[in-house]
Amino acid sequence: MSTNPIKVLYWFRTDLRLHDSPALLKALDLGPTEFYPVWCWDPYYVYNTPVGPNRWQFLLDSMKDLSNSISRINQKSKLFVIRGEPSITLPYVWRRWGITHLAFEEDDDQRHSRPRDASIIKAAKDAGVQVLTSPGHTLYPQVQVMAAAKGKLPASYRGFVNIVDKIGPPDPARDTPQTLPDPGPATLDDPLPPEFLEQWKNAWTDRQQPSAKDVNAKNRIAQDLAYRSPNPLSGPTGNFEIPTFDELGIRPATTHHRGGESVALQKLEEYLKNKEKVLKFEKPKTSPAQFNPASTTTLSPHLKFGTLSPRLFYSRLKNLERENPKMKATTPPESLVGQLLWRDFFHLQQSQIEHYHQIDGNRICRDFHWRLKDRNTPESQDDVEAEKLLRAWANGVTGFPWIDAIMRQLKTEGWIHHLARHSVACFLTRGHLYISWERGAEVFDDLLIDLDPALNAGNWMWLSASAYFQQYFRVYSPIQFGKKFDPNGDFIRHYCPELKDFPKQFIYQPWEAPLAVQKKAKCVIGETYPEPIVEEKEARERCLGQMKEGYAQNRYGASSGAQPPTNPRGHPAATAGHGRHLTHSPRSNPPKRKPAPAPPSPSPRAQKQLKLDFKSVA
DNA sequence: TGCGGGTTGGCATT
DNA sequence: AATGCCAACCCGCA
Repeated sequence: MSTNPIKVLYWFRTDLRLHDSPALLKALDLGPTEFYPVWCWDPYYVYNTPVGPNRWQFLLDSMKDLSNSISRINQKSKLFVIRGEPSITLPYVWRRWGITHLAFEEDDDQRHSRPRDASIIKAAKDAGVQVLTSPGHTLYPQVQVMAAAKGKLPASYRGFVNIVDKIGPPDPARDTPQTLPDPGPATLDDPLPPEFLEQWKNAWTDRQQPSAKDVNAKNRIAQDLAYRSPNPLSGPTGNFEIPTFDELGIRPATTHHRGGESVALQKLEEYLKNKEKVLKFEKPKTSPAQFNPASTTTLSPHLKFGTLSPRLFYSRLKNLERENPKMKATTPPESLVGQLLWRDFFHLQQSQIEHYHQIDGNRICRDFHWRLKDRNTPESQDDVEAEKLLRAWANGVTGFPWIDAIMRQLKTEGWIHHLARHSVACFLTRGHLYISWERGAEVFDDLLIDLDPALNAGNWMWLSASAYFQQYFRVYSPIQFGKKFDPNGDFIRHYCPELKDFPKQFIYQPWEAPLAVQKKAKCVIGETYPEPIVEEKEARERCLGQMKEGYAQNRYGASSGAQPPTNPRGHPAATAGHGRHLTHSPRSNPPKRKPAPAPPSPSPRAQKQLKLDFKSVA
């Protein structure tokens, strides 16, 4: 009995850290004789998901840092990066390495992660590999909250907070392991068996979207990886190394936000030094226009990648409150603890609501007659004007400097302040353009480093008054809102440099400046910087009317408790290769295919993405 | 059925 | 800085 080796493959996904990792500790408690820390790098996902370079960089940073930390406590070990779709490569690797146990942190994303993990768990069972999982990405395990809620999902933040208050504080942060067992001889250096290659090839072909006829450069690189390198699983040199931008063919990142557990922990310590700022934190009073440094923690990407544990953050905040009782700390929802609870709230929602990331089939989401609602709309019914508006919004060329500055910061830095997200999301949807929140969420999917599907979908529903929030007549002004925080328009001057010499008086509405003023500022509206794409007041009033009508009609993505429609609009599936859609995988309905395994988390969207084009202004 | 509340609106008034 | 009004939403609770 005692001679049975315990060979553990630990699969890192949403938890790129060693500190406070319940799943990792559970795996180590087995007392493994061999321990393999693994990341699965799925080339299909990489080349078919429009994730911008900034998020890739953050992921690679985090992987490098984790690998270094692993090597620091065991120089024979590191993060082994295995190229390939997990559902095919992991079973092969188990066999080759004689793995007895697979361990990973649970992921509550029902759209992709859960089906993927279910198929892996099944494959493990079939192969006689034991599976250990643990929650760990949120403060509270979702089963615990649902049990405390007697199975009834709280529909509001207040309700959620009432329930977790009954539970008490979340688990304290656990220790960082000081040692790790050696890995075994991690080689896959002989040629892969033909049946494996066949399986891979089939899976690859299966996962091609119909419109991916034109094989672009990225696909070619991916296919090289898949078929031609001597051993695609272990990387170009067979050492399971972390991919480089060169290997991946990804264009350089532009952001200053950098990933990694050590960066996260340092950033946390730095932030906590300012006790006043931490304990008196009120989200609505922090400025969306402040940059470098931002007015908030900017720890969100670290929570997303798991380079920072939310329980560690929470316990540090609570300790600070305890140590400074006279300072009268702020409370949820506006405090920093409140922000962590918002994150838990939306993750709980995501875990319990079918089709959470879209309108169709979503029982809590109102179904307004948005423009550009359905990407599968027949060409004859395309709303060409709305597509132009969406592009202008995404590219930061709406002619509203406040909106454009935010969207350009999003593109350049991959991070924008929460209230900035509100402002641009409101503008796109219920405020001015009346375009579906799904289209906006897709742009955020691409560009946000901290993209978390639960928070993204939840907040887009909130801001578009589709769920959680109903006071649709409270509209953020693209002209006035930013002025409260930044009357001089420094934020605009930085991200829209063509406007930098505009006088303060006109910086938020440059089209109102007399031509002489425009000329003096070396920026003529309509030439150097665009005219506003809509007349503000007129657009807002039209939207208000449509929202009122939408509420009266009281349509939802799905009726409560009912099965989601399979093809709600009767539209034909997306046809091949038009290039007319801004984006197109049929995200609306449950995927026919196996869901794509997802390292850094948004959906495996196909082929085309919104072209971000600055040349008209840059 | 009625009422207070809802993470963060805008505007005018004090 | 704080209040009331705009026009008026839904939710949860008594």
